[in-house]
Amino acid sequence: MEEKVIKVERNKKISMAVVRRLPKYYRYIGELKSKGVSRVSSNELSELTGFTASQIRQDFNNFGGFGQQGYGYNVEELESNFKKILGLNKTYNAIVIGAGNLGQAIANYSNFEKKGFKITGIFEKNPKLIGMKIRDISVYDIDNIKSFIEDNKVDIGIITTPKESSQEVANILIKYGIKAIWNFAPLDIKVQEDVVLENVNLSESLLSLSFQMNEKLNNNKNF
Amino acid sequence: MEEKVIKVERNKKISMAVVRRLPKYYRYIGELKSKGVSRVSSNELSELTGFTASQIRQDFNNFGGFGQQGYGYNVEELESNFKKILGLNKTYNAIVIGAGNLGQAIANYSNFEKKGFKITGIFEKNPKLIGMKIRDISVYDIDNIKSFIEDNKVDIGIITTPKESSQEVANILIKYGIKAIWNFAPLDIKVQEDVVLENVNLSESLLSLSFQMNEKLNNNKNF
DNA sequence: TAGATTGTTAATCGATTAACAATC
DNA sequence: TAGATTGTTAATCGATTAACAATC
Repeated sequence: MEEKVIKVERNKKISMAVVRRLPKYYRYIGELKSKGVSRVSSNELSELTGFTASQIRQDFNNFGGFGQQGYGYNVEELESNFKKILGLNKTYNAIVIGAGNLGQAIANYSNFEKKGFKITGIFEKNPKLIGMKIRDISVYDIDNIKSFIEDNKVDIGIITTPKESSQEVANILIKYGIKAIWNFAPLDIKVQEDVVLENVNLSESLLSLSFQMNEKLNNNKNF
Repeated sequence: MEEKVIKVERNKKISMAVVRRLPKYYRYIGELKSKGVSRVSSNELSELTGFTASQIRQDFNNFGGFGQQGYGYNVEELESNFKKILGLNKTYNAIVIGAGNLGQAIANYSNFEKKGFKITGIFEKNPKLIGMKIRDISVYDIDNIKSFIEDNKVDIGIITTPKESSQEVANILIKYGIKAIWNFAPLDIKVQEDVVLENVNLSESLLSLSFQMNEKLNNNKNF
């Protein structure tokens, strides 16, 4: 009942600036909870996260106020609200496409499973890798991807192929109905409107690190 | 001589919004160059990158105008300018701390080396991994990190340890003079002002993907 | 020269911060 | 009740977009 109210209130679009902060809120709230802290103010959260208290209150109020004047926020309540907001009250099945080093690293990283993201298969073109197992996850022939997606619920496609084949892989995933893509190929994949795409471009991250190093050097030279 | 002019002009702080776009410019310019395209307009770059032509011209002019009215931008010239801006006219030595799956994946990824980032060593606590080789890169005992940094020029520390030890590792790196950290531990590392820090938080990336999936679902439900 | 396209200023838009009434 | 802290409106700041003179 109350749930419905929240959903109705929530028709405003959440800006990407806010979206990028949400996981961090969830992380710090989780830490507080596991420390047994029961209440927290926007000021205390500000110290933890580095965001201003004002911004935190603004952000939270995008999802309906879950604080209390004079008291702050109840940590347990915050935690369960953010869990729902981030969609972590469900589980998701994911497949990895590309069984190279990065694909293997992701499949091996058990923390995702703890959060509810289960990797159910890895798909690969290279016959040397097909048949391998990573933890208990099998590496299948990429040619079997269609039937796998048809026979199993797959929510998320994780692309760790070389950039040459990544767009093609994305097209296949989308064609068979996958609505969310986590892309690690260093390339801008094109997807239709109703597909959610999250890019992790390690190359771009490294280059921006490089830029910032040099920027710092140049600035110091001038003084 | 002209170089000096550019440096003098460049005292204005470049906002992170711009910094995040720079690697993408460099990538698309590189693609144009390798296709043999010799000139490009801000409008054409807009179609490639998805940024507006106006924004592109604004961004470029942070670094001094390298275009020509009525003509556009010379691709070769753009490429060499961005190479310098991103600090890619030098090479960098990097070490990886943490020889787990992610650390191995990064050490294995030869594309970084092609851009001038050479990984010269991997450091690890787990004795089972010490002594291993990834490509030609040795996995050393973490206890040797001090002498390694003292004996070798190390520009970048890449942290792929579990989050429990990542801050401690960062402190050590900084103590021995490393000025740039590429952090993959899912945690907010604290560094002093003069150290450049670039975070890649895969967990946060996955949670924001999850949020966006659910947001889409909720919005559709309401109509 | 005429046409094209930059560099740059001005206008707009959106996100962050400040302020404070509401209220626990 | 008095003190604390939210939720929310208003002010500010910064980033993006529009417009156009400069000029190749």
